[in-house]
Amino acid sequence: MSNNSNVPPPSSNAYLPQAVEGKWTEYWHANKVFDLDVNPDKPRFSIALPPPNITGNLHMGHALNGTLQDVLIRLKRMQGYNVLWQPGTDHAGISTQMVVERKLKKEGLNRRQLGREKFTEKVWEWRKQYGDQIMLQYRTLGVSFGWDRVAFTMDPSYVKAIYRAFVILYKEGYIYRGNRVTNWCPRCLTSLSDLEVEHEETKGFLYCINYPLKDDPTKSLTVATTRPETMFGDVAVAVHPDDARYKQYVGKEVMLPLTGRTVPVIADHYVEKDFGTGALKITPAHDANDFEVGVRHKLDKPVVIDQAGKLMDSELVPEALRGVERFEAREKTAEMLSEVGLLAEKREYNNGVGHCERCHTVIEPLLSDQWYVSMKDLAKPAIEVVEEGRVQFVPDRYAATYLDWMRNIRDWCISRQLWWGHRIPIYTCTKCGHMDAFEDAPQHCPKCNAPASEISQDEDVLDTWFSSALWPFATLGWPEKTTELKLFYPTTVLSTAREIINLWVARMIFTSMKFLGTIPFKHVLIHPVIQTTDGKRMSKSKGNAVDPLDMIAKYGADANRFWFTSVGVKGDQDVRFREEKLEEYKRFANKLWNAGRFVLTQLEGFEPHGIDVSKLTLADRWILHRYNVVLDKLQMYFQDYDFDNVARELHEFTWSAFCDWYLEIAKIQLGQAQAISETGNQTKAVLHTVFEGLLRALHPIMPFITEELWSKTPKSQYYPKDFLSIMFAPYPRPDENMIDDDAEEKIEFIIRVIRSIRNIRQTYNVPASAEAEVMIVCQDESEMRCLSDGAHIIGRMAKANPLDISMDFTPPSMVAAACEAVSSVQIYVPLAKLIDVDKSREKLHQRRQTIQKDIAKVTSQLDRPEFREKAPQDKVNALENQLSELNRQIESVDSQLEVLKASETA
RNA sequence: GGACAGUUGGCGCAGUUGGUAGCGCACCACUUUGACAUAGUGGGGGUCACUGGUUCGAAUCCAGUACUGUCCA
Repeated sequence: MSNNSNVPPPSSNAYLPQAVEGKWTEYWHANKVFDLDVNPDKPRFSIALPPPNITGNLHMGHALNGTLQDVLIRLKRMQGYNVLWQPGTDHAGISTQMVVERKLKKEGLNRRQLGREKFTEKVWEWRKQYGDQIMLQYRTLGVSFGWDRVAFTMDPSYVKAIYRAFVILYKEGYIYRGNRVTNWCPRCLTSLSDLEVEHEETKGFLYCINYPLKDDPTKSLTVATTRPETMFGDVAVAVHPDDARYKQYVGKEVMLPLTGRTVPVIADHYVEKDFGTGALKITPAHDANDFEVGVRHKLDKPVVIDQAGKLMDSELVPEALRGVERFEAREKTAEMLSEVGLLAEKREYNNGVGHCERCHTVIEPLLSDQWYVSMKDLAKPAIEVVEEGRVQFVPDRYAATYLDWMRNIRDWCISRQLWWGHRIPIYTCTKCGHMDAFEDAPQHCPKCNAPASEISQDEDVLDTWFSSALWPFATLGWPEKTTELKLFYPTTVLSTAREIINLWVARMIFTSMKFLGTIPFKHVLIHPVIQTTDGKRMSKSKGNAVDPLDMIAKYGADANRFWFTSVGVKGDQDVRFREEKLEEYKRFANKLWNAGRFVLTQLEGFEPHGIDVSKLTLADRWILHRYNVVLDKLQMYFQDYDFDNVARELHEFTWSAFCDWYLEIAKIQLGQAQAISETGNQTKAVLHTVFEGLLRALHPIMPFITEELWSKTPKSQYYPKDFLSIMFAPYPRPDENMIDDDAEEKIEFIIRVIRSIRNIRQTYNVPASAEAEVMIVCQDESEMRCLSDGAHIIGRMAKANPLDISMDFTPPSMVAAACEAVSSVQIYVPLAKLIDVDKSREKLHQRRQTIQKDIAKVTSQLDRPEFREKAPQDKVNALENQLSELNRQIESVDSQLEVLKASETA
């Protein structure tokens, strides 16, 4: 917007965010202000947005995280950095496939009927229609992404990066085929990595089952299990080697109830003696720990539950149970055991059960062939960079979470039995059996030269996290050596939620170390989780999730952003959502808006010019001081990613210092303008400096309202006429020449005096509109000078008129007067008949009591000899000063009580 | 089971190196004064979860207990 001071100030006296925010969103996008403008000479700052899922809608976590990143990006942009904020979305294998399958089901179709090719076409259609929805929703939040760079994990260039990464890992032997127990979701019909499984305390039973000894069926071993239906896949009963109860049975055989198959009794340290009966059934195909035991003892691993979670049509399974769903089979098995008298006990038992993160189905640990990434060597450099502090977590305690997981890392199962995603680039020649990984589908077998028609590709797709792991560099064009990669990599900050430290952050670090030989980001911000008002986790399925879009519509994006900033990164790990907070920040926006209306009215026709320091009033000096102190603090807080303090500082300065005090004082100074035009002009210059600067300081947090107000604020000659937006204006920097402790001390003293007078007025019900006579008696000359300098402020802001400030103590003897003491200053407000003697006495006694309480506290400390001996001198002095101040106050109170007495008897 | 957090007025929180406890909301009272009633002014309200220790002095440091939450297994 051009600098046009003819534009009238905003006229509405209530701030209505909707219109303003809509207007600027449109303006920003129409003017493409967010597009990347690369200038290699400037310092660089870059962030990769954690890609939201294409099936997702903007939720509180996205909005919080987006805001924090946008605050940083806007700040750095204003500070003159070359900034890149890389946005984009993630194809989300399981979720997206689920969404489309659900849609097909409504049409009476399923994916198998369609076939792989047709199905993926359908998913692409869906993605085109809905996949960018979340990006559009982000716009309402006002985030300043590089909107021309929105990436997707299935873009051709991205796919290239994935296949390059896969082939490198494969050729170097990191990727291998494994047959072992993985987490299987019988609903999604795919394997899952450990991190995609949520453990939940679940009610169930512990079944104790007798397994008769083969040699002597009258005796039996009792095993304890939560899953009797898996017993048909048992291959052993294990006991602890040191367990005296069972030592004699090791090496013998027991018979499986219901089928009569015999299995050995083995000894293994894995067994916990104290758990259940101390004897454990071993089912290698359906339990990851049992699988390990099975490997150690070279046991068979029969599968008895199929991929759909039904007992298999197998001779190992009793006929009555074949094809029965696993939970039903559990009950039936228990019944059947009971019938044959082999169910020793069934008691209630709660244990942690794994659920599918996506569909919440109970996970079936299942033996299957999957692709794995060998993690040990890859983890090593990723551990080092965090240990050495090259990658830092904020708050830093999360480094421990990361390191703990990384040091105990297990191999990563990367194959998923899905159709939507990056199909695993492993090709096998059906002619000669040659198998290898290729970035592009081979046209013929490199070994036997068989044509492409003889070459088949692996059916499975890669874990979505495999592609997300490459996000910070694949979006910048890797494996090509692009300018962006050169300029903006490693990125500066990654901001995310703690729940994906292992799932995502860890993987980005090791892939970056592996493929680029460098870290992907310097800092990892872990922001809090937004919970419901009563501290529960928000979830769509529970229906307790708050939609940030509703909140934005209701309170404005700026208010939402201010709240998000205020809950920041530090502080509690979780934040409860409270609508009152949004209400509060909406009011803050309104406050700023109205302050703006006032300031802009005053600045009509004002030509910005420098401030003549020699002509500043005390109040001018004070607000400039405060303003620069705040700017200084902001620098420090931003440096530490201390968002909550940034918000608090700006809020307090704006509301208390600027609006409550300076604007009121400025009215006085402007009122004098007729008489002393210089003061008026200087006041306008100060108003302009502070207000215009404050808008820029607030802009990263509240981009809309600041843009609106700034567009109407007169601007200095340094802004060209076609200057597009406040977002390109420099972020204000503290000017240490403006630091003025003297002004701070004096104004604060004046404020205390004003508050005292107001207190008296209200206590005695002096009508707000009435002037009241005030006498201030000073004992200290400098204090008197200070108050005299501020007399016009005191007079106006405390409606003190006439106001007498002197060092002559002439107690208003026959006149009833209210009294207050500030420092060595005594304040009298003669009120004549307004005084309610009883009320005054009561109040004075009350006040006397509190002062005396304080005196007792301070005295008790001062009276301890150890305190004087051991405490530092300045602390002793401070306390002694406090005591004399308190004594002065109590004298004042006492003298006032005397006056009361006198007036009563008079 | 392991690890990490938190516990401060009715509610939500701040309190950086230990030195007489602060803020917002809510509450009470007064005020529609020419930026703002989405406001202003004044006021009431807390033995800082508990126990013990270090110290002249602890919301703050240490140990333990209780409760709440998160992550990992």
